[in-house]
This record gives sequence, C-alpha cells and structure tokens, in this order.
Amino acid sequence: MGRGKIEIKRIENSSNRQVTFSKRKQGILKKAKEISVLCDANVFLILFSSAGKMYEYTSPSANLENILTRYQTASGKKLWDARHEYLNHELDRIKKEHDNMQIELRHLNGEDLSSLSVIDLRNLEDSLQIGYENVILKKTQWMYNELERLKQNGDAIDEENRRLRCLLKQQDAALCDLTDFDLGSNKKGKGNPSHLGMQPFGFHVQPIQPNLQHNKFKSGPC
Amino acid sequence: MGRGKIEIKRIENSSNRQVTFSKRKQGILKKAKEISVLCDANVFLILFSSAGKMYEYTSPSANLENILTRYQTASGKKLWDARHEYLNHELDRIKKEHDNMQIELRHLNGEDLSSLSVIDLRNLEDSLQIGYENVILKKTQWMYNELERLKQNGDAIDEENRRLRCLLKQQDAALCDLTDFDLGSNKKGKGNPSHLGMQPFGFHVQPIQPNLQHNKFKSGPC
DNA sequence: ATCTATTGATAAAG
DNA sequence: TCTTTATCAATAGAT
Repeated sequence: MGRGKIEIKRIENSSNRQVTFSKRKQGILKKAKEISVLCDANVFLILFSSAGKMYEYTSPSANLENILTRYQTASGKKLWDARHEYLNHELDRIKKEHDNMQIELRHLNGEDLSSLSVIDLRNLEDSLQIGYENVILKKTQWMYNELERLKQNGDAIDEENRRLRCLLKQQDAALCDLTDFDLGSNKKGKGNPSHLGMQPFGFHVQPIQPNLQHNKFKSGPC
Repeated sequence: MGRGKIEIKRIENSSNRQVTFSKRKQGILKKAKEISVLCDANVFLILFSSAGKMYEYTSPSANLENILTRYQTASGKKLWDARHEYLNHELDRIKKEHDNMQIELRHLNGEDLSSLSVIDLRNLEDSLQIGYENVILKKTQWMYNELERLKQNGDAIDEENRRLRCLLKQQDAALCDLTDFDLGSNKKGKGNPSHLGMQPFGFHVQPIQPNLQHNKFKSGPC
C-alpha cells in the first residue's frame, strides 16, 4: 500500500527508515487497540525504534503481571531469573517445615493426637516428661537463687540497721555533750535540741546493694 | 477495509468476533514482523483471544529479558521486581516465625530456658503439664482399647478352640463307628486309626477375625 | 506534516 | 474454516 510495493527488508536509508517506523508504529498501535476492543482480546505490545525510543500498548482490561505470568506458562520461557525460582523454592521448603513444626507444637500441647501411633505417643510422653523436668529444675534453681538473694538482702538490711543504730548512738552522745556545754556556758533554760531529736531519722536512708564496703561497717566502732 | 465500515466497539456476535480476531491477529502479527524487519525495531507482541488462546511475536534479534528490562526502566512499572520484593518479604516473615517456633520447641523440650522469666517458666510448666496429661490420657485410652481388642480376640480363640474340640469329638465318634463296623465285618485285628489319632490337630488352624458367623458356631451341636 | 496514488487488510458472503 | 471479492484503510513516495 503506497505509491509502490516495497520489499520487506531493512530500509537502509536512515531517515526513510525513521519515517516508515513512525508511520507503521502509528498503524500497528491502532491495530492493537482495534483488535483489543473489537474482539475483547488482551494485547501487550512493545516497540523499540532503532534509536531506542519505546512505545507500548496494553489493553485497558489487562493486568500486565497477569499477561506475563500467562505468557510464561504458555510459552515455557522463563521471564524471571534463577534467583526468583530460588526464592519460590525456598519459600515452599520453609512453608513445609513450618507446617511440620506447627504439628509438632500441637502435639506437644496435647492436641491432634489421634493421628499418632502408640510409639509416637510414647516418644511424645518421654519428650514432655524431660521438658517438664528441665523446666521444674530451672524453676527450682531460680527459687533457690531468689531465696539466697532475699536472705543476703535481709542480712544487708540488718547490717545497715545496726550501722544506723550505731550512728544514732554516736550522734546522741555528741548531742548530749553539746547540750551540756551550752547549758553550762549560757545558763539559759534547759532544753533538748528538739528540732533534731524529733526527727532522728530525718535524713534519707538509701537502701544499698550489699557490696564490699560491708567490711568497713563491720570494722566500725559498733 | 472490507465490504463496509465497522464501528470500533466490541463485536457482540461471538462467532463473528472469533473470525475477526483470527483475521486481525494474522494482520497484526504480519505488521509486527514487517516493522521489525523494515525499521530494525525490537518488537514484542502478545495476544490473548477472549477464549484464552495465546499468540506472540518477538523480533528475532530481540532478547525478551532485555526488552522487558528496558520496558521496566522506561515505563517505571515494576514487573518481576514487585514479585521479587514480595517473595523476599514473605521469606523474611516466615523465617522469623520459623525462628520463634524453633525457640518455642526448644523451650518445650526444656532447652535454652535461661532467657525465660519466672512467669514464662510457670506458663511453660503449665503447658507441659497439660500436654503431658493429654498424651497420657490418649495413651491410656489406646491401652484400654487394645485390652478390649485382645480380650475379644481371646474370646474368639476360645470359641474356635471349643468348636474344634467339638468337631474332633464328632469325627472321633464317626471314626469309632466306622472302625466297629470294619472290625465286625472283617474280624481282622483291633486297631485305632492311629494315623489320625496321632495328629488330632494336624490340620492347619487358621486364626480368624471374630465375625458374625460366630453365632453359627454357638448354635452348633456342642 | 500533508497529499494521493497505490497496495494491503478485511468484512461479508459463499 | 477457507476462499472470494468489494470496499475501506494504510502507507510509500513526493512535496
């Protein structure tokens, strides 16, 4: 069609080639649209000019991923590479392991036991027993540790208590001396330093972790 | 082109649509080849008929993966990258679940308990106890069933035994009659049918499954 | 781009 | 489905 027949072979003249591409590109895109609409067909068309420019048509109703998936299964060609296959494979493998583990977990929880043989039941029983024993052991150990800790803590508090009493006694003694001195020098009324006496524990007692300084308290004056 | 102009909209008549698809498919594939050859263009064309049949054209010089890669970068659409990402994501997710399950399994087996809090230990203990109880329950049930089965089997064997004794007795009696008769008529020596008497159970006793025919034995002469 | 002679594609019928 | 054929569409080459 045109002013003369042309042979179907590469057009050597570059500008002619480009013009022809432009014209025929328009034509084929139109054809693609038409067949898609008229015949309810899914069409995917990509064109690259020799200059590298891209043109495409995709049927409006068509989802490209679907088209390519269908293309792949129909043609047997692999579009996505080995890595993709590897991922699919790996996913399948892990999903299977997953299912097995889930079954095992259910069994360990005492569910879905009907499918098991007596031998399986026996093994499961042993496994549970061992698990249980280990957990009890661990718990016992923890309780023992906790007791130890509390006991030590108690000891530390006792120690602290003793130290505080000692400090108090020292302060009291110091205070007595001071009062006696005041009374003696001023000869004004008798009195206690009530603001101190009323709150002998007014300072903040910070509970402390037992540490090596314990020994210092022990070697104190009390 | 044709015996009349047609409107570009879906052809409702199904067979017309199919015919048109066939013709236009041929046309567009030819056009694809032509532009590919004439203009040195890379072309990728997929057609799906409404019936689902696939047709394609790919330029001989073109490598499909390249075309799709170029398409992807040029169009900005993700083809397999999207799927790839999805798979990677899914794989990660499942691997995590996997790890968690593995840890749970190890805990149920009484391993790696150090990381657990007392509350966790307590829950684990309960879980194991429940599991164990369920398993024991199941095993007990099985043993009970087995006992029942064996007992019934025993009964059946007893029954069989009784039946066989009965048969033997009958045969013996019949044999005695026969021998008496023989002795009476031939008056030759006295004798037992030793070849039978020596192996009263010489026939093969096939253990049988208890079945409805039991009743027949019970209603027998013994 | 636009024009147009000419070939190509195809709708409808057989 | 395949062929025929009248008609419309696409486009080669020129401007």
